[in-house]
Amino acid sequence: MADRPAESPVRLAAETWESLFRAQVAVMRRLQSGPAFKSIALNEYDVLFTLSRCPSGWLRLNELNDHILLSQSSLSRMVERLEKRGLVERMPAPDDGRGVLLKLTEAGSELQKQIGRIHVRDIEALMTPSLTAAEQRELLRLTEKLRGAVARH
Amino acid sequence: MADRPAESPVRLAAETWESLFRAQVAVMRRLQSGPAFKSIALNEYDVLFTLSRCPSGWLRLNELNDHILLSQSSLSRMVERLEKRGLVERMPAPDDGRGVLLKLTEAGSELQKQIGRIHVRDIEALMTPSLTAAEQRELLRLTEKLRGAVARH
DNA sequence: CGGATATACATGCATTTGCATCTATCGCCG
DNA sequence: CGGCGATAGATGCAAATGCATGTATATCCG
Repeated sequence: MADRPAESPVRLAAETWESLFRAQVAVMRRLQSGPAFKSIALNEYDVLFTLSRCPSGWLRLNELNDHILLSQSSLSRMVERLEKRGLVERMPAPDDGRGVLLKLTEAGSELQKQIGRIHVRDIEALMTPSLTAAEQRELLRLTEKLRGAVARH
Repeated sequence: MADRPAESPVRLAAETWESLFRAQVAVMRRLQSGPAFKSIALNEYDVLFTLSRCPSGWLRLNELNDHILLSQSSLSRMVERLEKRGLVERMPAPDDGRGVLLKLTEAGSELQKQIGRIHVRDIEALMTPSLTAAEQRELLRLTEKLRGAVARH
């Protein structure tokens, strides 16, 4: 793309992060503007999606919060709204009196699947023409590694 | 990381995007919580940063909007706030009566550099232990390619 | 040229967000 | 056991956000 001379670790790290960030912004913009997200915001879908992937069906609010880029209070209120819309169900955690467990309702699961199908196709339409399968696998590997390392304090 | 069987292109694309997205969230969380972003939000810093990288010094509002994950109206107001704080300067575009040009003020440039120094060190502290230099270069290449392909309609 | 359509940015308004703080429960340690 | 700091989540409130729309300018096309 550009001629890039030997760089300091600091500069390389900064450029890598910036590129990752901008790529995320570019893709996100496209996805958000698609028809899939008229009835529900992407953040909200993300909650439904995360819940759908949860083996037990139930997820703690604070665990959910780790996945979502929202403050604790904002997530609390967002879940409140989703509950009002009948998409998720709350229940006090049995083993922790402070905690709240979340689960998709039938309607929430339905909506997640419906949006999910479109969403996944939108993603594929963006990724496949942009990167080869091998490149995607490598990008997947690198971002998993990065996330793992960053998450692990 | 996990055993991953041969996957359909759709599934691969979806997993790659999800991983990219979650990695971005994980890194972003860490960066936002750092001490560098007490005086200014990350989005706001991003504006200052983008302006600082602009060769002519002046940038159109709509071009800026392409880089930032914000609606047009929100950006408009954010710039208004930055102007009130004395960090950026506005000027009507000479060649387009509808447009507005933006530039960092001296104070804005100062602040950008000051935050930037800390920010860049924070980034390095996250990236370098997570990925080798070669991996970072590859991640940089892949995200640039992705962004390029997505941006180009 | 002139009217129609598109683009750039601003603004009113309802919704969403985050910070600070509050309440309740948990876990630890004397 | 009992007190105390830590953690989970809720809430008041000011600020930020996005949608719809408004205004002005630009561009296209007959």
